[in-house]
Amino acid sequence: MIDPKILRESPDAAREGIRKKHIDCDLDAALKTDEDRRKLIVEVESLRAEQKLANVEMAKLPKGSPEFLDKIGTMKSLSSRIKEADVSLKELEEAWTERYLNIPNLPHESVPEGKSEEDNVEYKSWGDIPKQEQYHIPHYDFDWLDSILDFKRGTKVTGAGFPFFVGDGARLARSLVSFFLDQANEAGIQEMGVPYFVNEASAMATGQLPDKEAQMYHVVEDDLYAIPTAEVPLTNFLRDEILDESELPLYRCGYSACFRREAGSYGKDVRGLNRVHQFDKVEIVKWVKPETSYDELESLREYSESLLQKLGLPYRALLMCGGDMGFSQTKQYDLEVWAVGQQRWLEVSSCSNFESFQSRRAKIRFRDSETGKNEFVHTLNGSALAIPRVFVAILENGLQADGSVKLPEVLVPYMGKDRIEPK
RNA sequence: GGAGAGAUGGCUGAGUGGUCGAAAGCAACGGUUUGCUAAAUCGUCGUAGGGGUUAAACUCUACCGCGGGUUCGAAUCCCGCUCUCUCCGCCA
Repeated sequence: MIDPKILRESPDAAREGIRKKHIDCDLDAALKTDEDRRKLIVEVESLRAEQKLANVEMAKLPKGSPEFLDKIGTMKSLSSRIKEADVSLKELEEAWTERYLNIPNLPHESVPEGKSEEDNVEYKSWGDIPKQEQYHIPHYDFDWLDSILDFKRGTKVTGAGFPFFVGDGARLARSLVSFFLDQANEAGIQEMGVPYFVNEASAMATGQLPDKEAQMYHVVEDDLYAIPTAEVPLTNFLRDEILDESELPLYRCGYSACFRREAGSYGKDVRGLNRVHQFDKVEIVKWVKPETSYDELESLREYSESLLQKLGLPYRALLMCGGDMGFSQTKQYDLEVWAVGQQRWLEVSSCSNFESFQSRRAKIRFRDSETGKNEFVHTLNGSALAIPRVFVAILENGLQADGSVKLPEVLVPYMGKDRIEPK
């Protein structure tokens, strides 16, 4: 949620931001509701003040005295007036909340204009794109794929998009998780194990609800949501808490399985491991002081990039345009790795600044020593990294003439060998 | 899953219908005083949302786990829920 005061005081800037994000939302209706709401608050509160004052007087009167009984009569009508006003206020508050939850976060000035992914700006690229004459075999066409990934049985056991990782495949996935966590540890980012299910309040705080409800698996019986990313439990770890200024900046990372319904996806996007319903990911979350959050975003991106560099995978960093970034983000970089076999870029990381959009919903604050007031922290998060697509890039880019896959140097200690042989 | 007990401010803990936003103690912060690693003493000491102001001052309202209800009036009475603790059951 955006600071309602900012919307009230500079609606034009907000309008401009919403336009840049190409999101349909009625700001004027929200502002009107806000105005009505505040008017009614004043009314209700002054009625209550009157009631309170009368109560003090009544407390002094002897019970059952004529004055007392008389007072009860007048107070009764006041009481019912308050109740009526309360009901309309409640309705207004609900409308207000709904309207305000549907206002996106405003993009930072450095965010490029644009409607769709075609307008994203290539911010940086690294590594050599392998030449055309190499073997262009998409991983899903490897003839020995079944020995490391079993899609068929995954479909039998659960459904499409829930593959089994087998043997070297399972070990490679686990090696990547370990490698990413070890790297984070070395960088001084504390590791967390997180719950895989969260309640409604948590899903609301990080913005999955009400916006992306259809993307989450929902356990109806217990009203819990399977996490689509470790960001959700991690960010909610400090929900409703006031932090000490000296704790900031605070960095945490967590490995988790991520569950996504991916309703509406089809075609090339979902072939092989490109898009699955359950995947592993290591996620980093930062809680920082507002004035540092954009520098923190750059260092977060650089950290995630360093992982791809160590793996020797060619990638590019995209600065997302207004229309293609998320609802809650103010600025976002995506990292895409080049998959030679498919001749396409695969997104493996997304690093974002949310400013106070999440912390306002989640009520995560710190006491500012300068103002002496509680201020909202800025939150950021970034994948470091998502496993399956890195897995894909390693397979496709590492494919050798003899059909084996040469593994990145840094993974050799984890895998106990330097290549995966066809079986 | 069953039975019982409980949930009050940073903490401990009073408060069973009316000046209770809430006693008292501890902790914290500021001052004074004495001065050997501290004591005494005075004061301050929750959060949020309105109104107001250039900004303050000032002022109003809400909040005693959460949501309803009763009442002129609820921390206090009633109902539902959540969580914690103890016992029983089950279980990796």
